[in-house]
Amino acid sequence: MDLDDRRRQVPNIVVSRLPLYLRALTHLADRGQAVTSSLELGRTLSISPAQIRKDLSYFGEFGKQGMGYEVDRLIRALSRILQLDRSWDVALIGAGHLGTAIAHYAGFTNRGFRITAVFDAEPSKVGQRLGRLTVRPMDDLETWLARSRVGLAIVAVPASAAQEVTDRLVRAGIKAILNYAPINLEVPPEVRIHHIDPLIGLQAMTYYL
Amino acid sequence: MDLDDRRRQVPNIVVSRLPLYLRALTHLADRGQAVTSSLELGRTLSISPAQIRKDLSYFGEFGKQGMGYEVDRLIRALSRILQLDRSWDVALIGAGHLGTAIAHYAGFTNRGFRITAVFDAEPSKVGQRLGRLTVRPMDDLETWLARSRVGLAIVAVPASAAQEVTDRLVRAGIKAILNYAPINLEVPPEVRIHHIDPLIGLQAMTYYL
DNA sequence: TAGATTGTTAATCGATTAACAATC
DNA sequence: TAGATTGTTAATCGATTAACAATC
Repeated sequence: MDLDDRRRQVPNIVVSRLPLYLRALTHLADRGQAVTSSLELGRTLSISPAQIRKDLSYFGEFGKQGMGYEVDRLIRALSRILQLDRSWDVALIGAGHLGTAIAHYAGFTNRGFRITAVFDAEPSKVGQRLGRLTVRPMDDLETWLARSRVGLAIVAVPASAAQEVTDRLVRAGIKAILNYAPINLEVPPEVRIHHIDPLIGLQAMTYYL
Repeated sequence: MDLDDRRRQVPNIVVSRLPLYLRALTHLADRGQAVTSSLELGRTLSISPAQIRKDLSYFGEFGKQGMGYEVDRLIRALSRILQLDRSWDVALIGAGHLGTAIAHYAGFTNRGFRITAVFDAEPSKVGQRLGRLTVRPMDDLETWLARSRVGLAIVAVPASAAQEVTDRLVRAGIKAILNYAPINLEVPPEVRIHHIDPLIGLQAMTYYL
């Protein structure tokens, strides 16, 4: 079994927890803590210690019996596993209020995601500055993507335009999309898509109120 | 078994899918479609038809054999189940780029979530207009919440301030929080919390690239 | 060494799916 | 009636947890 086979075998839900572990570990490192345990991590994340150990065991052995995990070492290991030990160029589509907030969000840059271009269909928006960037016309999307190293895109356009924008991104070879538009986008199976819809979260909470 | 018992029994994961069904149904209704089936809904949402039928069966019978589901009727039923057949007042904490984008987001208002106050700790922000609203000082938070009908809050402050803000909201009686700060907030078990962190989504996708 | 905590196996738990009788 | 699709049961699948030997 080679690395790719092992990779394919890891359940999706396990992969989706790794960023949570990474965030908690980074938080510990910021506070100057050098060592942690599955018990401690589990408590801060409301995840059972057994599950954390099991999740990590898909990728190797990162701890020491009786000692726990070196925070820095585990951060490096998880970063490598998630391919975060490199920088990712990201294209942002949409320069409205939401796009503006995303463009200014420092959290991306600090963690290896660099927004390298912003596009908008609105002529009045084109040419405006957004932090370090200048808004480009949507017509330039394909040409620009072909010349860039961008592998991910963030969709922050109105729901009515989101599917068309997505189709263009997919045709241009984008393989991962973070979607802020409140609709279910259709993409081919090889394209990863992650939805961010605040309404979905709110609506699930009101059930319990 | 009374209604409350039945309510408690429904798995969390089932509840979390109901807003997705609602969104897909609303989309169908907007396009003028009157009837749908678990097969059609499943295809648009990438969920098996059996699962949709099973999920709905926790709450009653909403379809007709051989016919499917009346879109409007199912929308009304799900809205009632999720308590969306009323309006919810929401407090927004944080008037930075993200808070501004949230305050302007029409999607909330259209779906029964009304942001009725915005708070910020920054004196330069206080008094500024944000759409229909005026930014209030953080000092007024408790007094204002006590007088309002607000049941939910949106946290859009920097990570460093998020736990303190959350503690104040919880003490003031808020029972559901939508958190945009990129940290794991601790809340008592009776308080619902939903996290929105774009980085988590991006980081799970890079694994597969 | 004694104590602690990992990595891993086996058991348990819960969620998903297949299948089909009921029925529109 | 024939065809279609629901609601529901039972079977399957997969994820979580308990337990413990290994070992730092």
